[in-house]
Amino acid sequence: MAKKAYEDCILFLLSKAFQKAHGKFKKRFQTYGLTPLQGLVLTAVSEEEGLSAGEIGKLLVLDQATLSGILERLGEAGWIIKEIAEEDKRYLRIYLTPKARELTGTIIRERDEANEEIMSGLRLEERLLLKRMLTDLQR
Amino acid sequence: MAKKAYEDCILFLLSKAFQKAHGKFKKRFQTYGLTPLQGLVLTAVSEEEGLSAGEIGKLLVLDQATLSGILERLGEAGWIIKEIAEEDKRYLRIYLTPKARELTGTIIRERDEANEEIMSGLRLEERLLLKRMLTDLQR
DNA sequence: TCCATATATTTAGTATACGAACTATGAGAG
DNA sequence: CTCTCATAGTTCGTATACTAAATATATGGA
Repeated sequence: MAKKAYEDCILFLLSKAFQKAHGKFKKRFQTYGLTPLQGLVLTAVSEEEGLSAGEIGKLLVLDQATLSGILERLGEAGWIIKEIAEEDKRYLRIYLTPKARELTGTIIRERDEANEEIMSGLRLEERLLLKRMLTDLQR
Repeated sequence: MAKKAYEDCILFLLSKAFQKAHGKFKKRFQTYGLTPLQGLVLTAVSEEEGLSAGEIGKLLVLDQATLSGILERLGEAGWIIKEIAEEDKRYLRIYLTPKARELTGTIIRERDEANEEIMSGLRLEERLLLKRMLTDLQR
């Protein structure tokens, strides 16, 4: 059978690879009641607490509308605390709750295992090349 | 500055590369009132008319609930016609409207140009390698 | 014919993405 | 000091995506 043109479309390939990876992360993270994106935000906050919503959005390339909803759900579920910054009340400061501090190590381990699972079919140098090319596409 | 751990996460990289590519397609396709996914479905239908919704979903790896909404909007906007198959009334048959037949050539050209734009930073052999690796991730 | 099963499609609920409008706050010009 | 503008964050509307449940149609067997 002839190869369909859309199978050669980079958007199609990226979309399907993303969906597949997203599914694997979802399965692992739902144990903790987190979506993959919520987990990503949580690990970013754990690397540096006290960031504002805008700073987190810049790091993770998330727009404010999306991030606002994510932070709301993370707050409701008891993972983070949103404080209004004293020096400028327009800013938030995001901190982990004690529960979150206990679990971030486990969650980071799940993330690393998911990455390993997703790229298990690629050799080490291929993995590095893939990451480099995906980063290049973002420019 | 130290590299953040999430920047090494394949899900993060895929998500951001996909978003970037999606944005470029979106900009081009909105001239015609199409979203990127609607455009993809339209080009798939143009390669073979008379497919059922289920067959299209299988080709494009879209689940039925998602595809149902896309076909509804494509129908409302006058791109496709949904017919109930005579030989088995459970099936639909999807055809292009005359308007769509006129424009698919232009839309396919836009798609190819968008692909070129997105991968312009990569050499030819890198592009092939990237596509191959993205396909491998889907297994 | 009637029931169970299989296939296809639709609907409902949750999460994400993104643009646009809106609110609250801070900063600067006059 | 006040008015205006910029910034941070929220809310809203539209469009994906996925899961599960509901609906519709056809087929096979008793």
